[in-house]
Amino acid sequence: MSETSIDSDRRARLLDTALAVFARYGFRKTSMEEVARAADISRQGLYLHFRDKEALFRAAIARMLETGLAAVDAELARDAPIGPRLYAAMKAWYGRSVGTPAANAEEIFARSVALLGGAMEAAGAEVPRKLEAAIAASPLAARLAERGLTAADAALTLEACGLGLKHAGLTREAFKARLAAAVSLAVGAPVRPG
Amino acid sequence: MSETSIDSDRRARLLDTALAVFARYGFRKTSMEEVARAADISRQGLYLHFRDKEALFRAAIARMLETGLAAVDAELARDAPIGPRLYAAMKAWYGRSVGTPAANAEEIFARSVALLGGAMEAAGAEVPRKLEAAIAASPLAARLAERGLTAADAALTLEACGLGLKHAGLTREAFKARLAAAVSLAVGAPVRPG
DNA sequence: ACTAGACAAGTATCGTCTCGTTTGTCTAGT
DNA sequence: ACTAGACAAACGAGACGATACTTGTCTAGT
Repeated sequence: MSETSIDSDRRARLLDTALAVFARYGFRKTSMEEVARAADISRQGLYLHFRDKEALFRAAIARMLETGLAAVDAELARDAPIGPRLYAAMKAWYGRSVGTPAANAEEIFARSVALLGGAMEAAGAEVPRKLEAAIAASPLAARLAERGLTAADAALTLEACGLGLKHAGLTREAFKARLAAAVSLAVGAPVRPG
Repeated sequence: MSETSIDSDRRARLLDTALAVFARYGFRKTSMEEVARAADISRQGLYLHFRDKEALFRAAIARMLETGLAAVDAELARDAPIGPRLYAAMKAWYGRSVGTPAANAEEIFARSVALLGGAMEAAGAEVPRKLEAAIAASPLAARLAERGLTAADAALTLEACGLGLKHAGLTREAFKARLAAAVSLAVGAPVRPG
């Protein structure tokens, strides 16, 4: 580590505000000055914790992926029927930025892929695998098998739905309603949006 | 009409080749000269049929929407089970540009929305309505109702899947396989990709 | 551990210029 | 109905220097 040690909570909050600023203006148009101001810290304080702007950005994105995947795991591990669990997990992952105008989402995404390498795609590909595992371990697997369908079919279809809804530019409410409908269709029983 | 009359077949072929050129290079980077050459016509011939570049582009996009929606109707009206009909209709609509690199799809889309006004969104919104009508008129509607789901739920979910798969950057084969899986899930029985 | 202030080097951004291309129109001709 | 060739006006791409901003580092101080 070339950075100085830092309280884990502070670091988390710092990265969250940094990500918010980056998301708002994009990577290029966001200055370290702006991030520092938003985080109530000096510009030099930022350089004390992160080698440079890229390192800060990478850490912010990495944290987003990390907490996102952790949320998916947590929702899927809850004690509830498979439908609501799938819904909550997908809402946590695909609904993250829904309702935000996010004018420069494209630039952020491209920069993330460029700086994070395969970690971006890896995280994205992990979600349908987690969904599949949860389905396979639930009674839904047997019901799907009866109709000649696999847990992987259902998981990949849910992924396509999630991505489609994410990029549809819906309001948060509409997103939730249609995600609930998609999960309902997959599990064969109504799931309430929450 | 300010344009001269033209044989309907010739017009159709002209618009198809124009669309192909526009799709390849985008609206801005495509010159009337290029379109004329691709259509084996003189540049002045183009101006004889279309007021200007925008009118040509609008006509090409309008034709694409028109033939696309007609294909959806035709596939849904076939004499076959609801699953294969939904699959074929969605493949025709959402799979239209799958497998094409389409580097400037974004520019084409933005320009279409700018020049076609609401016609673009209207056509897009019509597809799930057509899917819904086909589902509602099939035995699938009753099976869905048993589980507390509506034809609209299924149609909107299929739309989300279609859009998600369309923008996933898959190969044509992968697209077909995953579209078949999605339709299978919706109808509750395996549908073969074709 | 953190801030304040200053620094050279690098990078966007701006207005302006030029040059080649494209557009839309015209005329003349088949 | 269509082509050929020419045309002014508009446009886009590229180059240019001037200006302001940003980055990353340093030093001094709390």
